[in-house]
Amino acid sequence: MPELPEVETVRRGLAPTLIGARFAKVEARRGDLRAPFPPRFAARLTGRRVEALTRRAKYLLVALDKGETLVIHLGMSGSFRVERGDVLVTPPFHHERAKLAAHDHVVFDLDNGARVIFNDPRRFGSMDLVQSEGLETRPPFAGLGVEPLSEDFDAARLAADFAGSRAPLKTALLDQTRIAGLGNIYVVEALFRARLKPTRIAGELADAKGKPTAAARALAPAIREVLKEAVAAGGSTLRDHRQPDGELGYFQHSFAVYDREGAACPHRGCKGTIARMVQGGRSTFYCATCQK
DNA sequence: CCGACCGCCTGCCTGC
DNA sequence: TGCAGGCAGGCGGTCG
Repeated sequence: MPELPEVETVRRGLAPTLIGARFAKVEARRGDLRAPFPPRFAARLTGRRVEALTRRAKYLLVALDKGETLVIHLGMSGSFRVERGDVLVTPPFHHERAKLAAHDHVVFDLDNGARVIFNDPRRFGSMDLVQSEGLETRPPFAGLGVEPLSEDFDAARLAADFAGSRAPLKTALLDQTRIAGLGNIYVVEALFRARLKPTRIAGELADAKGKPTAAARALAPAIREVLKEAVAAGGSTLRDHRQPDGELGYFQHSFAVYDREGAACPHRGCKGTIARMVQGGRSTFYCATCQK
């Protein structure tokens, strides 16, 4: 499920199948997801070869020959699975295959014999086919914030980006124009690790001169660590399932506070209990005792 | 400009 | 057992 680590996991899982392959046949089983597919979507993809598969924020970028890029967003419930010949490669948690297939919206048949299927029950995902050139200067990429796992991201950058903001930290961290790729879960987890209250004012990460405060110096590495560990966990799950019954787009990961209302705070020595509150309509989990 | 809120969809879990 | 209601990892548009 798709925040940065999950999208990265999907990217790594699909790369060996997709890169270098050609779309022999593409079938869009409906005209839209969250937004309509572009005109002649399937026809324009047919015959194209995949040159690269990258990620920006929560978007997958499938670079094709002839200068176009397939831009994919998984939304809330989008996932991919791969089938090869007679062997079904199906996530183990999907027991009812017929039910699952009801939401198979786009099917890519590759010239290497693999079939890549995009499934998205809620249809909050999106697919677009755009010119590769200048991609980053156009929506939705123009204005996206820093990649938190890149070298450009550190406490100084975080402080500079948040300076002057009156928004709560939780809200600011979800803003993709500031930091790209965080979603509700990893924001909540990173704030817990940094022992920062989600309601703290984002601007407090910078001092009067715009330099990082202690809070910024705690939060920046916490964000990176949470994401790195999640990517590593996704990767290991994929390794376990490299063979025919592999899975893509899902991995098991345990969270310290997300969805753990009422549990004991896992911070050593803290006697607190995990609480839940709503910020901007979304659940925030935190320890009121040790997050300040 | 900024931040809060709403809608988009379906599935699943809870409580009555 | 059925059903209503609440909730879910996303984003973009509108409104104040």
